[in-house]
Amino acid sequence: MRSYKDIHNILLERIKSGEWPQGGLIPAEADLALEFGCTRVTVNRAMQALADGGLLERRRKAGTRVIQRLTRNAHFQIPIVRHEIEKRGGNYKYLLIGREEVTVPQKVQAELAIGPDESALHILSLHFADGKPYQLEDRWIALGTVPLAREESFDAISPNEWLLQQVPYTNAEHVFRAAQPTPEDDDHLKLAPGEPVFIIERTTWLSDKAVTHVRLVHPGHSFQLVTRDQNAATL
Amino acid sequence: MRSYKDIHNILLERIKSGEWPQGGLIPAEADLALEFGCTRVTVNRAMQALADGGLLERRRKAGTRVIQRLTRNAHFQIPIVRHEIEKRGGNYKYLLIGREEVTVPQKVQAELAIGPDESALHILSLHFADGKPYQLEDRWIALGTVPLAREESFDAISPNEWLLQQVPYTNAEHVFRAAQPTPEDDDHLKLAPGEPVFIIERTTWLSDKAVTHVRLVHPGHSFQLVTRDQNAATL
DNA sequence: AAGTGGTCTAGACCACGGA
DNA sequence: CCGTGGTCTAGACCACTTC
Repeated sequence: MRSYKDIHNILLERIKSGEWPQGGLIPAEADLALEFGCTRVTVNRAMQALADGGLLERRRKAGTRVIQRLTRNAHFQIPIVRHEIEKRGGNYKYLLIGREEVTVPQKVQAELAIGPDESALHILSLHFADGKPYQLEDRWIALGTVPLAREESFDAISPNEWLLQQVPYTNAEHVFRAAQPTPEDDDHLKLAPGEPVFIIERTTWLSDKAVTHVRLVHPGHSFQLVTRDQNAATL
Repeated sequence: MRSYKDIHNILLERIKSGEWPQGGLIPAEADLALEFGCTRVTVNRAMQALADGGLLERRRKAGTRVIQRLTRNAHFQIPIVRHEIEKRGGNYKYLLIGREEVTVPQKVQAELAIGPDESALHILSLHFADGKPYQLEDRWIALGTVPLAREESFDAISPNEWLLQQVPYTNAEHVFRAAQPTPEDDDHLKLAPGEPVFIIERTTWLSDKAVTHVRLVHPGHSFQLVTRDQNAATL
């Protein structure tokens, strides 16, 4: 018997081989159900999976088309710094530089979407790999959303790791860029002359409320992000 | 009546609110079906969607748990350079610098996984936004996989755009990093003194055969990658 | 109006894997 | 063993959208 995974793979093969070209219309569910000798529901499952994977576009009455691909996708999983370093056998160290509850500067107000009179927790910390500075973490936590953060000293655990464990989030925004370091970056990261930094800026939200905004600064020579993407889920 | 999307959202809410904590076991399908007054199949659909979205982990007999989140996810859609520039109203220009069929240097052999005697198409080109260099594209195309590329001059269309239209791929690998420019980068991109570059390296594959390897170099001051990620599909 | 996908139900059997 | 998730079928009705 044909399972919906079998059908998924057969359809995937037809797309990859070009038998069904990009942008082309493919047979209706009912026809494929006949071809494969199963119910329409089973074909539907397979096609929905392909649609979720971004390979098909489906519209009632209009039918199902192979997506015309216009972008390349890159999916990163950014681990907790400690895990990343320990996983490759490195020696991890964490250092808290500063922690204070303050009203937020205008630039951060915009990121967190909080008022000028509200305060937030500002935490500056440094992550080391084998004794060398690996990441500077400059973080703001919205206390209105995460009051629990007031109770945490962040002496022993980094804000990044603490937040990931304690606070769920619904969406996030990332910005990646290359830049010349600020004097402060340089001071903390002990950069070589002329060495650029790789910056990740991230804001996370829980429903409509901002949770945190962070600027993660890495020395350029010792950092890169790598991803391996499947064009379609294997199932 | 409760649809599986309704159920999906209810379950999602219980996860977000912390009613079902990270790592915790949640009720079995049959129990939830009873609670919501629908079939087990409908609950199954909802839970599978959450599992696909990476929010639940399911094992037979062991039951379903809320995922203990250990990474942040960032999903990028990297558009065709021309589209990117035109979309924000910029003036796009493409310039082919060089195109030759050669045996590949050892470094690229490793990336493409092809033999030392096989040849590939090496194409160097430059993309401009409003008259200023925006991206240097240094590309190798495996002619064994894409013989059609021999017929294309790449005078008028960039290899990036041509490949995306012509050649399907099954998986890709990306590396993002910040670096000091090479003299050649500097020469083509007309960089300011000390300005870093943002480099994207990408290799794509069609099943087991490498399609292409490319090094995309951007001036640091005018480039950043931005993403907005939903923690879970909205459905 | 009619074609196409979206989804539900009831019942059934299977597959995995923990106790 | 047996509880839990995985999946199928047959039939049905609905929802959207193009013709």
